[in-house]
Amino acid sequence: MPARRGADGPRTTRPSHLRTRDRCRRRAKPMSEALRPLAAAIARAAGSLGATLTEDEVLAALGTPPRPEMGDVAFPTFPLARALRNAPPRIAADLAEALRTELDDLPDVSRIEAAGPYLNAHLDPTRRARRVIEQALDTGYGRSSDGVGRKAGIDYSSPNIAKPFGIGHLRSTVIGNALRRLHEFQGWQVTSVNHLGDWGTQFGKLMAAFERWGDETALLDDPIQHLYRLYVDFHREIETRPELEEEGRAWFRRLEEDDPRAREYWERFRTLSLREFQRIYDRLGVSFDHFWGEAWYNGMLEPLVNEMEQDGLLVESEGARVVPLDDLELPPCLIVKSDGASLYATRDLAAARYRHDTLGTDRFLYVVGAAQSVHFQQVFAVLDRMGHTWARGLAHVPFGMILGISTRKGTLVFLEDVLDRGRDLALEVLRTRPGLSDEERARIADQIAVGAVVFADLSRNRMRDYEFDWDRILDWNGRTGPYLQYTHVRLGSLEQTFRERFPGVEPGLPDDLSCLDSEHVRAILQQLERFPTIVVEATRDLEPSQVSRYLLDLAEAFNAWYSGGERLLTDDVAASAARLAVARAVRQVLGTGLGLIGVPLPDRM
RNA sequence: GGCCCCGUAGCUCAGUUGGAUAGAGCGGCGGAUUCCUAAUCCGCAGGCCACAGGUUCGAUUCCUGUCGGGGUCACCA
Repeated sequence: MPARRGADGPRTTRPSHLRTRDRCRRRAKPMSEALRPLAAAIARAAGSLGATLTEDEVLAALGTPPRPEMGDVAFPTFPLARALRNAPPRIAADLAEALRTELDDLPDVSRIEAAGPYLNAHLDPTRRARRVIEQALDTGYGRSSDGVGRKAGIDYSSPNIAKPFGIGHLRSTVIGNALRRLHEFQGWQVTSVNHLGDWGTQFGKLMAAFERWGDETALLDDPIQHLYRLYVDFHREIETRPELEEEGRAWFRRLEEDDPRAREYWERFRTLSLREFQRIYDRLGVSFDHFWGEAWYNGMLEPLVNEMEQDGLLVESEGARVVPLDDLELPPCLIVKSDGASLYATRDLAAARYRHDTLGTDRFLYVVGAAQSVHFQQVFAVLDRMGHTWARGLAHVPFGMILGISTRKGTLVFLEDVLDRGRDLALEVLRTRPGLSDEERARIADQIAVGAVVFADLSRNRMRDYEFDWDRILDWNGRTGPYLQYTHVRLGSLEQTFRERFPGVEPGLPDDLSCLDSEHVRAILQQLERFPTIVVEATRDLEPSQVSRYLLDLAEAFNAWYSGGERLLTDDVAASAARLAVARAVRQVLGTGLGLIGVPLPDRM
């Protein structure tokens, strides 16, 4: 029933050779490049012991010790044991010895020591602080040029015309939006496409229903509500009056034959629905380059089928025309129904080709529920069979479903209701904040609601199913969107306080950073260093939740310092400036990261 | 039945190409606010990582099987 890319549904995965991961996987990014000199030194030391290790191999093997007092970087020696015919602890000790003379050439490293089978390096706190903060303060921190010169397309959201924008449509919308921003951040030129469910027999039913019971004023007052009600009522009536079924089919036939009256209905329903969707998209901060719905491809279906026919791809089966895919252990892909009509897959084939031809994309992502995995396996396989080598650049990005929002059980939840409730809850809290105008309050409350809802969805692995829960999705305590927004706001007011306290002093990095040699700051710097790697991995795995979780880790590291530790701003200008620099770096990364996953940034809370 | 996803603390989830004592939030209990926003922070309790084998110096992680939950398997989208 979910027209094109409905929200509910199951999940599957295609054969391994077509898997998303394989298609889009890029070389795993090692840890921070700043550690390269250290890695090189370790590689040399290993070489002097008789093992051959490249710089990159070492860099990739580097990890973090479980406890901070053990050091900042760890290198496990287990893999060397066989080649060196020696026990790992022995090797670690030998490496530490061999590196003793190299320490002078590694200004960032203050100490290297063996700890059992591990070789642990301690980084010089203030040098590291300066390096990390300088990098992180740059607005482009975390950017990469991986996608420069490449084009990507993303198909996401794709709701059904004349049906409410349910909470179920949230997933595709926010995941797709985050993937879009992640790709753009990596230099890709991205085109977003909203594959609206704007065609099919359900429109015939809708028209038949409107002819019978439609109400102009109700339609204009609340279009989707009215149309949805008609649709539901129509289905209920069909139970007792089966002839309505045929009436709906007749109307759809008229639509396909370009009957003016049917056409007019379609245009109206579509326009009105789109207007409502746009309101939600605006609220979410989501946009699309193209609203190419299913109907967009109508004219391309017949030529496509003819071509497939000529190429001998189609086989007759039970009156239908199909592409057999037995060799891939997939069910045959239906192209033409026995009554001559096209299907969902037909439209997707045409769409894929059209998009590739007009956009020239190197990669195209379909952010659609996991229930449609088989469908996409089929479509991709057929395109491949048609000789379209570019089909290798297509990937389905599946996600789990939201449970407990069945239409049948009457538990359908409208996204707008969720956002409204979130806004009202936020308003309650904001009431206690002084110095805010009503407009500011309203806008901020909405940003908080959006932040809560978006983040709640993006905070878990996308494949996971989850139960819809009002309290959980709008929660602002703990690891939530509002928590991050709040942290970001406080970081901002910290800078403001600094400027008020030290008028005329530009916040910058003072020469003396010794006040940053603390456990709390060390933890923050470690988080800041992770950001570029996180961005690359989240893009590689098409998993925005990695960014979400990272931002929480970063915010928690900062809050532990801010709330539990020393006072950041004191009478000491230099020390205050040094600590503010850390805060500004965190704010910069937090802001960038929240932008990537589509969480709005209130300027006050 | 075939195939796919999932199974980690009471609940919701992390767990870095396999690595040191498996982590966090919520909930529970106990603390912190004359001071930079308490939508915050600190502490305590809570685990046969579903089960059984296998590979490995080492497995929550990889392989096989079993059990449990969800999904999917041609004329809907």
